[in-house]
Amino acid sequence: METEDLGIVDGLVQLSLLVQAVLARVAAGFGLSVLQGRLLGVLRDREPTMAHLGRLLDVDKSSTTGLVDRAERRGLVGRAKVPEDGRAFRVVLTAAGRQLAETFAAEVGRQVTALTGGLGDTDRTRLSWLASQVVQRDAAAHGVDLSARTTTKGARAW
Amino acid sequence: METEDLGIVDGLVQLSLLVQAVLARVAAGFGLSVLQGRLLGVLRDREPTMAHLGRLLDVDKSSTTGLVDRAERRGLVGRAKVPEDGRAFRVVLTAAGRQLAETFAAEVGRQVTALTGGLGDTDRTRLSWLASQVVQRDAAAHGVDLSARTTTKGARAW
DNA sequence: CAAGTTAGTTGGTGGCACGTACTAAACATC
DNA sequence: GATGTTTAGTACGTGCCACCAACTAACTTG
Repeated sequence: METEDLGIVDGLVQLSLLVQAVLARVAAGFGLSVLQGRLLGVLRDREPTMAHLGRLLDVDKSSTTGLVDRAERRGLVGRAKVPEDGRAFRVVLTAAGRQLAETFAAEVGRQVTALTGGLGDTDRTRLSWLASQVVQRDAAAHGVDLSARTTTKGARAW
Repeated sequence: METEDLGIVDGLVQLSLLVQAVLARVAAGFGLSVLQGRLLGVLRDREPTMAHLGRLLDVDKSSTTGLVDRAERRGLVGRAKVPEDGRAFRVVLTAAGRQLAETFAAEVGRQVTALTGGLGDTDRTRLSWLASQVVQRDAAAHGVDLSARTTTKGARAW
């Protein structure tokens, strides 16, 4: 296959569009939006408050309300009172939500992996490492709290 | 810096989110949405019909109408009659649209490049090549028409 | 010419971003 | 312990976008 190097900018932009398109397609298959899918993904190993959730997904406070509202209406998540603070909630997966979250994540895994199907193992490993490198350097530079996970290993920051 | 390999799935997903966040931030700085930014990017070297534009951006027919409507209202694009077909239009950049398109693209270039600022030249080159590889293999597999560009080199498929 | 296809628009519903304004709980300080 | 400030979350409005179904007009084909 004759390939052209798109350059770092177009290469990354187009790759991101490709991945997002996969996410959108898979999510739509489950009747979800991309953001709702990310919500489920994030909640697999966390029970954040609304504010913390907003930071994790990088969405506005008021958007978080709407997002959780819609997910709650579908029976995927619930709002749990937190005893130490009468204002705050913890957003938690329901049983149905957890089920859907795992199924969805598995399918995303399959399809994203399939994207790299044309690469050899060495190249795929390299790509994985490079992507991780970029993501984590940015996180370190612009400060992301990876804290407040209930599990300490296998960070799924989605 | 101690980094963890996120794996190919989380690595690619998070990288795509990072790139999209940059696009959104830059676009917002110009009062644009991501899609409007992509519209301008695509139109830099093409004058597609509505249907072709929809394929390029991977959006619905009806969404294309709205997108072009809003851009036209802002004076960024125009609809030009095509003599061979009384139904079709070509979507073309106005002077203001072209100006904004170039400025926007330059800023995206800067900021996306900055994302890879922590990588050495070798790694950045590798990442660029790998991303191109994935994108083009997918395009070949799922069929994208790279035709109908007015320029034959330097494909900017955005 | 009649029938079918293609280009594009319209309208409705749901989802999301963003900003402003708002309530209520927590905190801080004297 | 009443006061003022900060913080958590909601409500509301506008604009943008996805998706679908229905529609008009123009092109194509038998």
